[in-house]
Amino acid sequence: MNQFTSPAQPLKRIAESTVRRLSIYLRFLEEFEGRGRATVSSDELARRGGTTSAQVRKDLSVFGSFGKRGLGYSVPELATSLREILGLGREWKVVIIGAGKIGAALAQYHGFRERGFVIVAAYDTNPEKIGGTLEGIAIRDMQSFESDVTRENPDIAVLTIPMHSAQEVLDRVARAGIKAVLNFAPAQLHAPMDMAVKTVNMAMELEGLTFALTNAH
Amino acid sequence: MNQFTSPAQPLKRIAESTVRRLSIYLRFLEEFEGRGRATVSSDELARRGGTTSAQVRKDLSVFGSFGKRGLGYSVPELATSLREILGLGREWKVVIIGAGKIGAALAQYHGFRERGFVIVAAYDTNPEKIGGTLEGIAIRDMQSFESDVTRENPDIAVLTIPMHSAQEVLDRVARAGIKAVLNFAPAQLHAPMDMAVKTVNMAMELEGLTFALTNAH
DNA sequence: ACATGTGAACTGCTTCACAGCG
DNA sequence: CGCTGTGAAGCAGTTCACATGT
Repeated sequence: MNQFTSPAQPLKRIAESTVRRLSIYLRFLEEFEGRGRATVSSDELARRGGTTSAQVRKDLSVFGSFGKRGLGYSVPELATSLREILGLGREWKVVIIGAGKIGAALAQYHGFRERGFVIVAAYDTNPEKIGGTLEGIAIRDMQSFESDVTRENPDIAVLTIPMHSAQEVLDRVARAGIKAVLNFAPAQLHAPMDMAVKTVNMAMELEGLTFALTNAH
Repeated sequence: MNQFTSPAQPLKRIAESTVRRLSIYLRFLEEFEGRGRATVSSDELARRGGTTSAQVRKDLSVFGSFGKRGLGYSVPELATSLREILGLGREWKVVIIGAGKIGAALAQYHGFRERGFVIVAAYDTNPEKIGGTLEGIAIRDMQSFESDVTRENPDIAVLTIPMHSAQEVLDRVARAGIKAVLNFAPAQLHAPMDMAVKTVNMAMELEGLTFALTNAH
């Protein structure tokens, strides 16, 4: 069995924790690739990723058999397989909604383009911002959002807007047919089931820290 | 039993997912507080937070009994209890390490000060940035980090630095005695067990989205 | 009657342990 | 012999269901 025998689409639902670890493994594999390293064992990947070798093997086994017994995994082959599994084999069009400071920080983030994410436009409702640029990306009027989406078919919307308008904008994004959202507004959003929404909530992360500080002994 | 009978410190280890949900409940309670609402049921909190009423009650039960049977929870009392549990009853001193775009976005984020987080300083190694300000906060030389920490005793360090230096800086933060870190570098960090580290990794979140887009049918 | 608090049942992720194969 | 791949066991978090208190 090799990497080409992995099922066309996974049969079971994959745990979010599994996908997160695949991302981590891929990052290490790319580091190893850069150094010309040929093979790697599940144990090495585990130690770098803060998990166990059994976990690494279980994670990969969901998608196929990628290793050689007694040897480990081919670094370039496993990296290629993981990129394919994670959907990184193609370009993804991204729109940023909200041309504030966080939007600007994201727009200039190099890791984006390196991984095939192309920011096609930014949107705002503030007339003073519309027509300007955000780190070289045109800021468009939110009013033209629906017609732009119909024409350009972006894959992912990044929401860097205030909390109070987040649900309303998410509904617009959903109606426009975009199926994936990365949300930076500190709001609990309700989306249709066929949509993928990831929320990055700094307030919540900070409260995780203060809880830990408060309850440590 | 009321909120004052909660154990001085939780006996079992609390699941991270529980703490995250407490944050969510608190956000809704504050919304209700603003509207002068007196009581709320576990079922209402559950629907807003995308969970179940049993989950809400289990989450709270770890810390004590806060509700009245047949009535629900007092909004202000439960909010106060949750703030206390999450460690939001006091001021926390924060330092930002890395005076780039993400650092700037965080420095101007209002949600910080509103919740008792005070940014006392920013640090960088770039001579052109040192001595300047980041959204009104002084940018200091990273060389003075250790002596500053000894003098000012900040509680939390926010890392907005490139991936390659992240582990090295985390080690310095750990040695300086800071026990909580919010990390924005896309790196898997290894920290001492008595430290709380939360990593916000955008690349990983995006890959979660492209995985979902790729494996949807 | 209504909604909480909680042991018991369940579900699903993780760890174990070893057979299988290079 | 070494390391993968994987059923089985273990464990943790969620859901159920109902006794309990107002």
